[in-house]
Amino acid sequence: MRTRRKQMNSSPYSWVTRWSPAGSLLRNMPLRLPTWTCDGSVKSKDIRESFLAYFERQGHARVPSSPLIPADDETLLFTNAGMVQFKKVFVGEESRPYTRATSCQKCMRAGGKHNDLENVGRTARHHTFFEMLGNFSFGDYFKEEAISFAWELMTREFGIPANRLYVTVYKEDDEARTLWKKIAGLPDERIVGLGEKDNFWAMGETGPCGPCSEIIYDQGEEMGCGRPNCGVDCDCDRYLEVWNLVFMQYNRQDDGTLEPLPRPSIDTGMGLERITAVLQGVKTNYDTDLFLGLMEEGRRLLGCGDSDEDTVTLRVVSDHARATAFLIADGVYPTNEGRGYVLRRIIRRAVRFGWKAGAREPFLNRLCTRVIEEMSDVYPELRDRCDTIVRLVEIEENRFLSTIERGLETFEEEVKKVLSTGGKIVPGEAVFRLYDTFGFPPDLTRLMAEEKGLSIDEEGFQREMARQKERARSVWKSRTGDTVSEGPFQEFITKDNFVGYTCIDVSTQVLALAKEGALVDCLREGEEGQVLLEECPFYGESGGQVGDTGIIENSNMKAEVTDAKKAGSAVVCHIKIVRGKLETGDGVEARVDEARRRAIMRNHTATHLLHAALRKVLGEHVQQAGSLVEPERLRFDFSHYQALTDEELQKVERLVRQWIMDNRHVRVEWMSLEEARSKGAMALFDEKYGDRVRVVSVEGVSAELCGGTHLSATGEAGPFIIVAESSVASGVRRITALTGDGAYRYITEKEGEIRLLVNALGASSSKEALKRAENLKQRIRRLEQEIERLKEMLTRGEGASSKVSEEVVDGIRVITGAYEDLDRNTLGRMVDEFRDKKAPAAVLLMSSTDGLVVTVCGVSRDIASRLNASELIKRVAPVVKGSGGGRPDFAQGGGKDPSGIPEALKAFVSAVKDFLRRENA
RNA sequence: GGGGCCGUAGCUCAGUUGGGAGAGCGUGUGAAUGGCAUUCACAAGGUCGGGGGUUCAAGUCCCCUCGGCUCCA
Repeated sequence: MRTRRKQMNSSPYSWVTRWSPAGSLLRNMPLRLPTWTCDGSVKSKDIRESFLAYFERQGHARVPSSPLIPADDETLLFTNAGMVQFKKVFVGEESRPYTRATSCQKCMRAGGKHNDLENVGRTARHHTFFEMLGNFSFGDYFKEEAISFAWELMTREFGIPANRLYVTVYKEDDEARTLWKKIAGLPDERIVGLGEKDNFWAMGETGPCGPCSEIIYDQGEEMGCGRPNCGVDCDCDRYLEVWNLVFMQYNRQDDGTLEPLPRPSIDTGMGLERITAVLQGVKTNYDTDLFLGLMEEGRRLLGCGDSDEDTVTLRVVSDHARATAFLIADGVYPTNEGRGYVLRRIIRRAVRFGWKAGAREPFLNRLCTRVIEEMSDVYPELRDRCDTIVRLVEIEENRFLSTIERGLETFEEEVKKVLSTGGKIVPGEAVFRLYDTFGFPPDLTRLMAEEKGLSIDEEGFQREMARQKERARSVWKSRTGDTVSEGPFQEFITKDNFVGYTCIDVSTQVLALAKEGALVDCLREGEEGQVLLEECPFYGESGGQVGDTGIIENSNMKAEVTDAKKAGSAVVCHIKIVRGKLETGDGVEARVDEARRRAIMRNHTATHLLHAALRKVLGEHVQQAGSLVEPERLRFDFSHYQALTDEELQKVERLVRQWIMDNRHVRVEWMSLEEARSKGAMALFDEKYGDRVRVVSVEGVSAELCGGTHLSATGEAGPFIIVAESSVASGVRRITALTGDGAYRYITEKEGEIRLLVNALGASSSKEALKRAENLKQRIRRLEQEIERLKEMLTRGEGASSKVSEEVVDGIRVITGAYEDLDRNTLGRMVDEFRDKKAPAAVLLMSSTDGLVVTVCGVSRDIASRLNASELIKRVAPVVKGSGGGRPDFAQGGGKDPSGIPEALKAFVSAVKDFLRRENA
């Protein structure tokens, strides 16, 4: 046995003497009293180091933390435990040069049943990001040593008094119970047996598993819930699970039976944050030195105090700043799906808490800076990605701050609606709308609703969500509905018949024909259907590249190939017979439309160049998110967090052009997936690839897994022009570009347009045209102002008043007038003029223009309560076959019969009389 | 690919059932103070993203389109 058995130290107050002098990195620590009587005497840094150093001394290899994104593991969103990087070693699929290892692993838990994002910050110990200390044995030592190491580290290295410790074991694991008694000398009542739920660990439904044993630290009665049945398995804060030892000893079979593993293994995990809290004698993880600096910075940035609410806020933003910085450092960017979406939600939750505390500007980026400063020594990747982290977080924060402002209003409206009807639940449709339209995550909506004493209708939300999915899916179906169904060709399409990489013109045979989803023997003139050739030169649509078109013919017939699609491993052509008839077994000549194919090839190779240029100019985070390669144009969607600037676009365009002018060689090779990976070939994550993959590489520029057709050298692409850059979804940009003929046509077209513009402006050059346009704009503006002034003069002039007639009714001047070709605004100003000068007055002015009538009516304010302009105009307008309305003091209307104007003016006078009479009566 | 929201002065935005395009900041001019900060007054600045339709009348309602945001795929 490699373990040195040491005597347990009975005195809890001799921290220093308990350190083994050799190799302990803590031996240079200043002399101090035990940590649980003296706050903060031990730094988390020292605890991390002493753990790793201890196991190194016990013959363990110190293995660096793996990234937060698990390599080659699609089942896992994030690395969530120390054993993740050793998974394959445990099951024997991978071997390492060591059989025992120790690590401090970056971990991420944000979701799932054990760690709801919502809990983080509200409890003493939930985190999204945390560090997991662990030791591992791969078929080397087993239970006895694992327990010995753990006990020695806890009691001697860390100096935790034994009487504060409990352990739990799986209730049927007598071996562990006996070992704990023997090694730690623990009495029976301090070893608690628990059931499968708590103390039996499994990787999945099947595979390695085994009992586990947890070391519990008793924080003391005052931390407990006080319930009489409070014990080690209680959920309260008194009994803290500090260290979990997993004894991997079985392999669960498909039928559920447990088969002993030939080489039992050990996997342990101890949260650094927890053990630090214990050793620093503080109540929560947030009071440890891992968080104090962040909490302080948060307090400063947000102006928080000591209230419970503020404390939660500080914990949330501190925790989330750590998660954010580490996630971005490992290459996760805020997007709207998968890992990126988790990151986005974390950032948004932090911003939302900060917002509540009064922050209206980015602050999380500053907190991240603090994380980088504090943790870079241990995790240098933070320093390497420092700029990216700070910049990305700021962008995302700003984006969400403006989202909050917009969404908040909608939310308040909904709450008001709910409260006014006496309800307690925010309807699912409202929650969905906030999410769908404003990107307001539903968990935030729930949080905000709870603050108002409301809950949200989760089911209703899910229902709306399902409907949205259904909508998208049904469209998807109907769109793919016209692709060839494999059905009729089922038995033929197992073999790859595509020969079009090298040939675009072959003599071959018809294997099968189909029409309207069923096999047929023959297609006649005028009929449309599908044909499967023995050798097919037509490229079947895939990887974003559209299908080829062309001709299939022999001496008896001719058919147009309108499209080609993949069906199974083969390519099926859609054809229309233009002459004769085609039968199964016929020998035919199949010829691809070469010009079109060449255009497609230019665009496809250019797409690869564009992809590479984007990565070079914008950064490695640029990833293909979709692609369309047609003869006319290429469209490329990629992940990027903001619109490209003109300079960036120019840089990208210039780079691609340069590579084209270099006339670089394009090579196509078949190799194994591993080989391709090792050569750094870019592949799409969710795409399925076979054993042998096709790699298209442009000399010195890029290598991509791709099945498409390409040029043999970049020079053939011709001119390259980016014609559009736009957004597809948050975090995804789209570039549309042209090459070859398309680009030439584009340039020619634009030049033609410019010439036309220059001519239309009577200029001799585009520069002069620009100047002329500017001058014209200014001149038009000046002329418009001049016209306005003239109209103004008209309204005051003699010409205006000479045309009106005036009559006094009940002391009120009733003024009417008719004009020609005066617009609404001018009439309006004239009405103003009259009613102010002649008050008390009621004014009606009409003008006929192009067979239409414009009417404006005004009543001076002093009598607006007696005469309603809107009512008056409603009486008058029908006389000119129109209608109208407006405010009591000012109204406008119109009609279609100018001949009725004199009549209408009279009607106005009698309407005024009528209203006044009615008032008197 | 499909759905939702937004686009109004240089900037941030308001604009009620369709009825005369607004506020704050910024800019310019004038006044007050010995000067500056400042305060007050006045002014300039608008294809209401673009096009079409309904209407006597559209920033407002409908359709198309461009741009941005967002969700689903």
